[in-house]
Amino acid sequence: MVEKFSAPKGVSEYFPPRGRDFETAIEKLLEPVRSAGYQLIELPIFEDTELFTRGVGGSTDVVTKEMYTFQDRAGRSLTLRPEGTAGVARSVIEHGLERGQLPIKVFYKGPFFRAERPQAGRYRQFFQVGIEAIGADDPALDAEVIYIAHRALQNLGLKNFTLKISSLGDGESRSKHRIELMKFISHIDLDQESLDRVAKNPLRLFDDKRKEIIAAMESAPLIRDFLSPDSQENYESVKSHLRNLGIAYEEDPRMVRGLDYYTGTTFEFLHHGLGAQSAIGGGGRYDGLLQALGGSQLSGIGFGLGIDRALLALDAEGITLEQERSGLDLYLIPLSPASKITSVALLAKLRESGLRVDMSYGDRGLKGAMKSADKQGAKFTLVLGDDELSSESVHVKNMASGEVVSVKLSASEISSFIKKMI
RNA sequence: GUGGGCGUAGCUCAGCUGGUAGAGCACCCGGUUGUGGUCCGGGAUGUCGCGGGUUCAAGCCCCGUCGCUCACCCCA
Repeated sequence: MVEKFSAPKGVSEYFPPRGRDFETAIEKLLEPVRSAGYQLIELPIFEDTELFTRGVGGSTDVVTKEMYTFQDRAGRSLTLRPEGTAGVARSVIEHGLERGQLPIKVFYKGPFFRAERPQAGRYRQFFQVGIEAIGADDPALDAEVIYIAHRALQNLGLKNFTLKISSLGDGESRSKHRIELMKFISHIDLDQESLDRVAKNPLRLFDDKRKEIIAAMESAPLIRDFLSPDSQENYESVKSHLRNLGIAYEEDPRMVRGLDYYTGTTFEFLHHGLGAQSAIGGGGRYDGLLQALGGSQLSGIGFGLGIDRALLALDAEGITLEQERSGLDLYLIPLSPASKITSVALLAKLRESGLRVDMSYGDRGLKGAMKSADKQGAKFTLVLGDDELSSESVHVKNMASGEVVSVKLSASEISSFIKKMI
């Protein structure tokens, strides 16, 4: 025996029958996205490393210790994308989309990579669908993006998720808050590791799960008390749109997002039942990102939803994704070498006629082949042996009723017979 | 990076105070010649994660190692 391979540590994989759920989940999540006019943007999985350090932010864990970075043969530093927004922004700028119709509305789906220690719901390669609406700084658009994420999760069938929102305000609001927050934190006794994190981004302390830190942060100054009049008005407007849309939300002034580019409206969808990782999606507005990447001064907003976690959430709620038209319409069972030749040709023609058809490969016995047809959920089976060849008629069995009917041995006759019955 | 748990058939696991491996599911074949789902009978499958040690004897004990997993951290 040669040594067997195993997948790289911490990646998520979906194989049958789970692969079908994965595929279906993406489709369901995307329905509300498409119906709101968002169009696909398909981007590279690796980008210039600098795009992420500058875009996502050097103070984030994502950039400082979770990137898969490598050099190509010419010595360029490339990184497997840890998130989607930076790449979208890059592409928008590079191809001048920002000079066209605004807002630009795009969606993406695919794998992302972060070199973390894996655990329940956290993988090194994981899948997201996300949208970005760039070029309109309008609270109604913030509400739309949140609404779509909400609809997407609902459309999957999820019920037990909650939405948390907050506003990080504009630059002025944030710098005032930061000063006060730093003052407050300087009175807390912290270990070196926490001090390092605070130096990079004091907000992170709000996210600490240690009891003593939570207690100490109880009376910390909150951003909502530092919002400028403009930011305040904007935030109120977003909330009123959400109420108008019938979206239940909870305000969480202590919410922290892991990426540096967020400004203004931020939000997170949480689901308990996934283990320690409770966020199944999140996003927010980013005012300075485009400019930081060499583009124009356009603001944008978007979200990312974790497909892996959404599937775990479905499990937790005991929901099975309903597959439309699953299983085979027909299963062919050839019983002799001669009938096999006919079967192979017949199989192709039936498939071309739009039916889902498979046949028994490997010269199995009739009984075994029937069993296999049953396992695959075939609605009809067709037995083709030497007798059928000479009489030019085949036996088609309805697997649900057990009824067997003779049909003329011709692809079009069989096809129309099956189509009539299903 | 830090800590806990676990590694026995494809899957889920059992294996008592050490005596050279088992169940259920799944899979394959058959139950009188060519028709599935139930039932019955039969069958294949493991270097018991790997390496070393203790012992007459180790899946069970000891050491090491690798892997998986959960949690911290962080986040989708």
